[in-house]
Amino acid sequence: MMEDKIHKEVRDSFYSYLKEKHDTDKGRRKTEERDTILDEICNFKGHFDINMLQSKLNNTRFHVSKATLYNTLNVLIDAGLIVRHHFDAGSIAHRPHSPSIPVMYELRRKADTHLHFICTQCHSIQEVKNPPFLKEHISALKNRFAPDYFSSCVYGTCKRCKNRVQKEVQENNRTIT
Amino acid sequence: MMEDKIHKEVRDSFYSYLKEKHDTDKGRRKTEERDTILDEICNFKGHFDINMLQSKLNNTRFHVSKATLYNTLNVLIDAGLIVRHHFDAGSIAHRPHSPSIPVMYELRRKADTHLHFICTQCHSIQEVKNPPFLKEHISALKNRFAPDYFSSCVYGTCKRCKNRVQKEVQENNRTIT
DNA sequence: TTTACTGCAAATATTTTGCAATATC
DNA sequence: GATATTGCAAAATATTTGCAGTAAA
Repeated sequence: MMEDKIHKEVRDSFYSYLKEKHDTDKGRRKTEERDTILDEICNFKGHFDINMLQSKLNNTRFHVSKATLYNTLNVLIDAGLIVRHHFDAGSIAHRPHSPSIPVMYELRRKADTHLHFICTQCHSIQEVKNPPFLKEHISALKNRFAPDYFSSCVYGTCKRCKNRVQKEVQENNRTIT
Repeated sequence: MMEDKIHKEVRDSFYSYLKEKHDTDKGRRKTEERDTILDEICNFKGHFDINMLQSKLNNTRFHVSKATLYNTLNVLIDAGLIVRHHFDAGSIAHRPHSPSIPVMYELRRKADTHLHFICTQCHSIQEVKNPPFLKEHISALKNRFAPDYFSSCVYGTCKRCKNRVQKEVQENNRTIT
């Protein structure tokens, strides 16, 4: 129910954007691809990367190319509907040809409400409600800057990984003594 | 003066890290490359990317390869001495083969003190002092997560770009009427 | 003397771009 | 009918990796 409301609002917002762009700039067009992509994006509960998006689309509906996906994601960012996050993978972690966690996207409506806790061990991401003072602090700077959206990451070790490491240390001590 | 003090503290901190790693893990080594790289990093006032670092090194001292640079930067992150930032370039900005602003690094000591304001028009980065309660808020979550460092970005339009756009609109209106 | 580090070049992954065909306005 | 969008493949970029030589412990 609630989800559908957000869904509708997002779609409406996209259409207003298209209309506005049409009047001012050189115009953006409404296509079935863009509609479908935005629909699927709304169905994600949390963050998603471009591959998750593509496989979701290809499973349920028609094929969309990577080029179109990249293009559409940029259009949606321009429309202020989604946000791009570059989460870092930490230091010398398991790195199979990639330095960082794949670039992630998120519905802006959702992103506005939280910060991210990223575990540098297992790369899990926890959402943490915004600190109450954050909004005021950001809007207090309006004379220097017109803030739009944000992406905040706190890096550290999640509870599970911390426990795991502790256990491993204990195991080692046991075998030594 | 003040700078030299930080410089010294950072170097000492690196040496303690090397020592500790030597005792526990398989050991990290102190090399002239790493020493020199850390020195040059301390000389940056703000953020830097890998190319800035390399040219600075090559100008003043000996040649260091990219492979070594990448390796050393990861070691320094593991040591908790520097932080990696992935600033985003915004939507469909000027994109000459790159989606985002080159990955930037910063001395952790400095990074701990501020958030970043990134202009999605001109990609300038302004530093903004941490909100007063940020630290407390983060450490209040210690039972869920062991926080280590953070990277926070607020995106929007900087004053200069806002003014520029306004001016352009006015110019347009003038030519029309 | 062991093995971590360096540098080069090759491999990999991600994103952008050029172009022809198509669809939207 | 003009031109924005799509999809494919090719190009560009950034980072990692394999390996041989070197140097720190």
